[in-house]
Amino acid sequence: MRYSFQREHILQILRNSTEHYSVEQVHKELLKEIPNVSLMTVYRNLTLLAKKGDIIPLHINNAVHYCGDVNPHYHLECLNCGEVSDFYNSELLTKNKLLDYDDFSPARNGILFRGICSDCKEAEA
Amino acid sequence: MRYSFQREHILQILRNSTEHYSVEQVHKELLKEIPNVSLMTVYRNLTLLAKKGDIIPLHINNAVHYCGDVNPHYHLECLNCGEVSDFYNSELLTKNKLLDYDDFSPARNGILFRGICSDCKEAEA
DNA sequence: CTACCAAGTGATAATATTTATCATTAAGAA
DNA sequence: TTCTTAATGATAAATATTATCACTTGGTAG
Repeated sequence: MRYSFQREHILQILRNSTEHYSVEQVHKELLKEIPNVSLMTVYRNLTLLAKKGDIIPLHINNAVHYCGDVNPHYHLECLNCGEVSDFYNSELLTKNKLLDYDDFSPARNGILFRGICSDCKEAEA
Repeated sequence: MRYSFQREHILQILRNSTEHYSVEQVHKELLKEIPNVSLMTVYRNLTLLAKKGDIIPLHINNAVHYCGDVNPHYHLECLNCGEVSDFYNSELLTKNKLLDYDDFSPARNGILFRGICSDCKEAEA
């Protein structure tokens, strides 16, 4: 894989944010730094970076979002407001091996919890 | 909500299978029982049934798949072969409340594990 | 039993997301 | 500097989903 100015910027955008941008959103951010950059280039590089393991793809409501943090953690998706947030829990991380009983090995960041986030629970109460 | 012949059949298709059909696949199955049934009707009813809680939507690679089993369980998605399977594990189910420490309440069937399934692990070994 | 109303359907079109193609550009090694 | 090939950007196509609306049908009120 060859160096690419565009790819480098895409990676930095995801690393410098705690958001989980969609492809369109990454493109929008990238346009601020590289005018005229193609949406195709964003798709291509996000796919490549995900394959390399530099970013984590999240399939949210029929659109891929990407996480720039590859440290061990999981994801929470709120079914009410749609927010996706990072979830660090060492207790769960160690108990992760529960799954090996069933001979299934979850990917390092491959667990997604779908439910109701704290903000939405407060709003309802 | 009013009774609908089409909706009833859609629900039965999902209940009578352990597969996690895509919308197209449900439509294909439904056509065997109701010729000329519209794909739109399948979309509409799957969305309705999911909202009612009678089926569980799974977002796999930018397409929704549905699970007809609403008993407490989770899902495993193989990143290698694409298979999605049900995962029953009472130990994990009870430890589920781990998440409440972070004020996030996962939905009853809202945990998805992405990783490598046993079949694919064997094939590699 | 019949008439009526609203939910549901199916045909069609529109939108959204992603992938494919290919001529041109540019990374980086010879 | 030249050459090879990865990467880009413009465009078109494919895939998945949603919107619209005239028509049909479930089911209730008269």
